[in-house]
Amino acid sequence: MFETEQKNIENKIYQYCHEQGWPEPAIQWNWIPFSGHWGISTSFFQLAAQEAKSGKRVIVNQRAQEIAKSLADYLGGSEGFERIEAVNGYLNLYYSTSEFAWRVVNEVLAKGKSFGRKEALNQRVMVEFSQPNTHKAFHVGHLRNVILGDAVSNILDFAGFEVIRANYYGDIGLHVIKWLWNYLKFHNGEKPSGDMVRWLGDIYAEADRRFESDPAVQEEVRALFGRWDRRDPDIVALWEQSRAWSLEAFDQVYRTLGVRFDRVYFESEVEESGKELISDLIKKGIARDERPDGAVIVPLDEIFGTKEKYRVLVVLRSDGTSLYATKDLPLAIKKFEEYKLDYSIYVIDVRQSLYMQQIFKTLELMGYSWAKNCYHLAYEIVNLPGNVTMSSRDGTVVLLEDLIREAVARALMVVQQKNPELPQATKESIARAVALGAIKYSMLARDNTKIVTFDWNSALDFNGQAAPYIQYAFVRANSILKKAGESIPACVQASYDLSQAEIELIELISRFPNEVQRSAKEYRPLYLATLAYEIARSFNDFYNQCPVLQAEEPIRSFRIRLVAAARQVIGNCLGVLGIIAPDVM
RNA sequence: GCCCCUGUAGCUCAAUGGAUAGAGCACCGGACUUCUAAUCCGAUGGUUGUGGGUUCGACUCCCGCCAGGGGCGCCA
Repeated sequence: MFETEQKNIENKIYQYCHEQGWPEPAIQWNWIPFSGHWGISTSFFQLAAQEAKSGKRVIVNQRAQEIAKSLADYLGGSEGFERIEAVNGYLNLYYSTSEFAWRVVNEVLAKGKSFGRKEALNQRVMVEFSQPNTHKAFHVGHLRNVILGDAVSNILDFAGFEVIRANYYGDIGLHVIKWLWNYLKFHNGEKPSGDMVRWLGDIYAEADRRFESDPAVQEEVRALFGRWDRRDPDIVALWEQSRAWSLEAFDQVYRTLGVRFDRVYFESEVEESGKELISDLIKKGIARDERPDGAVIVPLDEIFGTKEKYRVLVVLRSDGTSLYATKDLPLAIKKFEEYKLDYSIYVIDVRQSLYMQQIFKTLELMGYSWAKNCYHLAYEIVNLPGNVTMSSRDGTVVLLEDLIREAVARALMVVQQKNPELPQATKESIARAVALGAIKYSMLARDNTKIVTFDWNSALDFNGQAAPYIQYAFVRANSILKKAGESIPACVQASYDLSQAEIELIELISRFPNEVQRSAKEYRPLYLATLAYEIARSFNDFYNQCPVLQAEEPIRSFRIRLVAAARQVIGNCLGVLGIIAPDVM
């Protein structure tokens, strides 16, 4: 927002250094880390260190301060800055308080929903996430992927990319056949009712139990797999039907989570082309056919001359049936062909890191220059206390449905208590927003590389640094604005001395656009989750200390505008995180 | 054996190579006739696993070690 002034100052510094015969300093602007002050700062330790190294006898810290001091004197009175000082080797440039406040608030209100959004970059990126297996339940272990993928998609979109959200269903394979077998044998003719996710998941879990414990079952399932392979019309019909149920169930899940996809891929649609691709790889000498003694492999370490780095990628089983890799290779190509992508991102848990590198390396071998633009966005998994990984086989799962129901019920109790006069439907929608927000926030406010431990207590805890706190700040701002009649006063300069609370709030608001960029660059929603909380906290502080509606003009008008700006930014920030901000709670 | 991740307050986590390492939870003490108390204020709490190195400056980068987790040819 102060780019012009900043650029001017930079040029002056370069010029001054040149005049003094100093080497050109590498200016790196940081915000001044003292709360309640606005401005930019840079240090001169590097420049001083350079002098020291060139033989001059200088004490670096002292010299840095000298340089900063002489620059402060030289720059004094520069336009747009209220005060320029040298402290401990840093050059601090303070923006004019009223000017800064005015610009920030104006910009937020002028841009509204687009505040923080960058202009289109004309770069297209696909984000593949969720990737569920059909015929299985959706549990909390699957949740982080969806929440992260959705948030990253939103963030990239906000950062100026054209984003294509892709899902990739595992709709074929042994797990499906096991389900079909169990259905035919024990549930034939049943139709899903009520909680379809659970119904499907239960049949699968049951199938898996029978399969694991009984060799005879394994035999029958294998036989059924044979019929499937021969495209037995009855089996194919049942597959189609149950697959449709499953897709409907997942649609329900995604609707509940407020997540949408632009393109949905299926394993079944790339399996055949995958097998063809593999024979092509064999012909080209990229893959080695070790059948019948072995499988079809791409000996990556051998090809790249690396040692125990890329290992060996198995691309086809010895019996000719497909593996993940058989399908991921053609899918990657299909994505780039269909959409002319600039980047392709895979949101997949960290345990698949090696596998992802193998796929990208193999694509590189195949001559696809875009292989380097494929990126594995790895995240750690969600475990149960005691570092127990959720597994439907071991029955150690928390179903999403159960978590949401419990969280909503708890949130509803609180609304009931806080706002008994609200219509029931409103209470329920607030409870859903709060419950889902809390669930999402707890996963986004943690670095991707950190394991999330799920336990009911903290999952249902709405206190402290959590979504409801942020939503509540939004609601409070909203409430003031409603009382003010929703008419935001026209531009007013803050012609009074701003309080610390106002200053801090405005400063945090102004950080949003930068934090969007940083989040996008590193695929880290964490930064925005943190910022949203900090803005909310700062707003609550402001709310406590600064009367708005009772204040005298022109303070009143300025504060109303500030409240509107705060509401806007909190809303935008929650929005990219995929969290709904309710109007009341 | 090779590779990756993690280690910061009692607990869960933050911290652009930069100024005094910060939040939440828990615990203790305060604030509702007030724009919604799902809020705010105050107090307590640290040898950033460990030993070196790079740097003017290291929680952050590099190397070793310790501890925990994960991955490594026909699972997904």
